[in-house]
Amino acid sequence: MAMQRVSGVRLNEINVPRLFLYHRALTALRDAGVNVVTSEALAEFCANDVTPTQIRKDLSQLGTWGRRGHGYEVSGLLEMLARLLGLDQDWRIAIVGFGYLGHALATFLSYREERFRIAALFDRAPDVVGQRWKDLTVRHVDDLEGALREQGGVDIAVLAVPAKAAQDVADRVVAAGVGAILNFVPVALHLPRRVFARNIDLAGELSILTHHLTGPE
Amino acid sequence: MAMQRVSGVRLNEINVPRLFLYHRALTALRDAGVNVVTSEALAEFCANDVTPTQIRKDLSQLGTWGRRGHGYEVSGLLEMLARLLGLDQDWRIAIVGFGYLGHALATFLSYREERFRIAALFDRAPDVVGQRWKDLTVRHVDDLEGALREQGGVDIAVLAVPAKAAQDVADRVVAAGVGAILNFVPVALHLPRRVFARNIDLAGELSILTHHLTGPE
DNA sequence: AAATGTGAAGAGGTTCACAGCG
DNA sequence: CGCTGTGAACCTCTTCACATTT
Repeated sequence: MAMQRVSGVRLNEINVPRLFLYHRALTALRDAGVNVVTSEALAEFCANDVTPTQIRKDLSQLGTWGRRGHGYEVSGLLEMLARLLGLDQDWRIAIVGFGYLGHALATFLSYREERFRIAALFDRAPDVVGQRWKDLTVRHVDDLEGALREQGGVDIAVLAVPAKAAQDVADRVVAAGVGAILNFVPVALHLPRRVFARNIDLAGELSILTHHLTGPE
Repeated sequence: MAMQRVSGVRLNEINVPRLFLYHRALTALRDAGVNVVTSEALAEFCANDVTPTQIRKDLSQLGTWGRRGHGYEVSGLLEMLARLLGLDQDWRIAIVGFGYLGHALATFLSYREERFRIAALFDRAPDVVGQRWKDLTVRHVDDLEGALREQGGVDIAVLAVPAKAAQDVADRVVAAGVGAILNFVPVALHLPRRVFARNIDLAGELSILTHHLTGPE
């Protein structure tokens, strides 16, 4: 009988991205009509240097989801990972800074129907505030607290504002009760411990590439 | 006498992002008129959980750049890091997929003057091809090889196209001689070993946040 | 027979504690 | 004395090899 664990698993943190890879691969496999998959086949499908052993190790930390001599049932594993990653529920997202990047993220996230709901848009520029996007209107950043309160708050804030505005905006979304931040601004945000943040540093990513291109000289 | 190493340092890979953080912090310090900085002060400035010990360890791998009892000379360290990361030279970048995301990246990169030159733009949509952006014209993806050849090629390709087009585009930029790829498309690209790639997975990043928000249940 | 689950070994990166130098 | 540079201990994640189960 399968051991259905997965309650409050405090994962190794570092392999959460990998679990998401598995989730994506399994989704594709399910849509292709595959019912059972081995760790070897799944690793092949994930490509990016994932090994069968690693998959088994990762999954075994979450309980017993495979059948020896057989493989993993796609649907059950998928459901478990979705619950673990929080992808089985809707999340309300506010995008602060509705320039090209903010716009791109809004479009991208609403396009890929993945339970991420754009719930509020903010900017500071006069010609952007008031703009409509789908059924939303871009509000002024100065109204952030009020606008969020009057519509029930959001779970996640995406920051795509100029560097000098970032800490102020961060403080305010935190005060408004946001639980997590996806930060595209290349500054080190000071946040209370309870707020979880991921930083995406585009210039940093490029410089990793240029470092490699520079090569061994 | 300072040991001026830094030739073909094959770094630990994993700490390249951290070296870039140092570079950014040192740039800010230099602009603020600071000449000398200790590992402790630099760590404070970098925030993000960087420790003084880690900074010293990282830097010592690159030679002797500090003075005991004194600290590190900002300008010398900055110059060394810039050279190491390849930030002391210009890089030509092609953006493939000129939707909101491609547009955002072009704007972002050209705005922050960091030696990244947008050298070519590609798309497939009829209403985007032919569009002008600064002194560039968006070319059709089908002309990719020719367009790149006729203007000397590029060093880095940024992929911001639909998932199903990604592998094809990747194959073609590689054939056109690109040395590195910044990939925003959530697919596992198959690339020759000589091409270095970084993947930025926006949905993946968000799911890390939602995992944390789901918390210990 | 086939493929998972896992203790043990290994590798890699971080932290410690202090020696070394200016 | 102050701060860097660094071997050693430590810790965490990965890989191996094989016992285990269907």
